[in-house]
Amino acid sequence: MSTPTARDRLIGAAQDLFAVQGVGPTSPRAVLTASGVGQGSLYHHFPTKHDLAVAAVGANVDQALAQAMRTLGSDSPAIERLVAYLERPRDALAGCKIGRLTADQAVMDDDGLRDVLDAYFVRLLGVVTGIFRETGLPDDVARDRAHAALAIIQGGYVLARATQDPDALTAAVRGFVGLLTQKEHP
Amino acid sequence: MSTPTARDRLIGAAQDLFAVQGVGPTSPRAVLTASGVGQGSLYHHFPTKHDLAVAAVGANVDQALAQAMRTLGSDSPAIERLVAYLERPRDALAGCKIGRLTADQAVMDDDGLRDVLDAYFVRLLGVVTGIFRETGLPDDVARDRAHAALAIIQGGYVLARATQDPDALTAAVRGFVGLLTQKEHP
DNA sequence: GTCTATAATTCGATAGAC
DNA sequence: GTCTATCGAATTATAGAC
Repeated sequence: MSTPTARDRLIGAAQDLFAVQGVGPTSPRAVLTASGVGQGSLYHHFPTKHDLAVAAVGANVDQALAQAMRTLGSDSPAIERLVAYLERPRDALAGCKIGRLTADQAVMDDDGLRDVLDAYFVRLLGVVTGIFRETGLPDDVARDRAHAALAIIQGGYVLARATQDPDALTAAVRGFVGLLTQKEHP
Repeated sequence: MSTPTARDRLIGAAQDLFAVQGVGPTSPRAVLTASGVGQGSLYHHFPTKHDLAVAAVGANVDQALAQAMRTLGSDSPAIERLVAYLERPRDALAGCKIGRLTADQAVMDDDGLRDVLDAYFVRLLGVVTGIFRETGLPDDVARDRAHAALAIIQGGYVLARATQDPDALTAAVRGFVGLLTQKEHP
C-alpha cells in the first residue's frame, strides 16, 4: 500500500490528468512524467493510449458512481435524497470529470471510451428516475425529470466554467430545486 | 459574394471545424486544407492560431446570439418566448458550438477566447433573467431560474452526446418545462 | 518489469519566391 | 496576398539493453 505498483501509479496519474485536461490533450508522456515511471513501463502495462484511457476513465466513473450513490442511495425520503445529491458541494470551475469528456473528440471517437461514459449516465438516469417514481410520478414524467435533474448539474458546470463563477452551478441547482419543491396542484 | 475572400473562407472553415472538434484538436493545417487556401495566406491573415480562433469563435457566438434572440426577443408572452427557445430544434449529438468549448483546454487557457464564451452566456443569462422578471418573480429567483434554464440546454447536450441519444436533450427540456408550467400555489 | 534511446509523424510557425 | 518549402518541438509508439 505504501509502495503502489507502477500500474497503479500510472492509472492514478492518468485519472488526474484526464479529469483536468481531457484525454485527447494528455500525452502518454505527460502521464509517465507525472507518475514517475519510465517510458517502457507505461507501454508494458498499457500497449496503447486507448488502453490507458479505458482504465483511467473507468476508474473515475467507478469512483463518481460510488460517491453519487452515497446521497442517492441513502435511506432518506425520495426528494430529500435527490436534493442532497443536487446540492452536494462540487468543484464547479473544474467541471465534471465524466461529463467534460463528451466534448473530447478523442473520447467520442473511441467506442470503448464512449461506452464507459454511456454506462455512467445510463446508471445515474436509472437511479434518479426511480427516485421520481417513488414520489408517485408516472414513468415517462419521472424519466423526463431525471434527465432535467442531471442536465442541471452538467449544464451548471458548463455555465460555471464559461463565466468563471462557481455560483453559476449553485444558482442553476437553486432554480431547479425551487421548481421541484413548489407545491403541485394538477 | 460568389467568390469569398481567402480570409472569409478561412473563418468559415474554422467555424465549422472548431464547432465539430473544438479549438485545441483543430490544427491550422486542417483549417487551410478545408478552406482551400495556401499555408502563407493563413498566417498572413491570422499570424497565430489564437487570432484565427478569436475570429472564428466570435463569429459562431454572434450567429448563435442572433438565432437565440429570434425566439427570446419575439413579441410573445414571456413564458412562451422562453419555452419556444428551450424547445427549438437542436442538433443534440453535435453539442453546443459554444458550450462545448468550456471543456477545451486550449480555449480556457486563452484569456481572449474565454472572454468570448463569457460574453455569450452573460448576455443570454441577462435576457432570460429579464423574461422571468416579466412574470413577476423577484430578481434573485429570476436569476436562479435563468441559470437553470440555460443549464438544461447545456446539460441536455452533454447527456445526449454521452448516451448517443438526441432525445436525452428533449427529455431534459420536457422535464424542465413541465415543472415551469405547473401551477404555483405559494 | 523497468529502463533509455529513438523512430515516424504531426504540431504551430517562419522564410522567401512570385 | 498567395504560394511552396521547411524549421524545431512535440506527438504516439517501438527497440532492445538490463
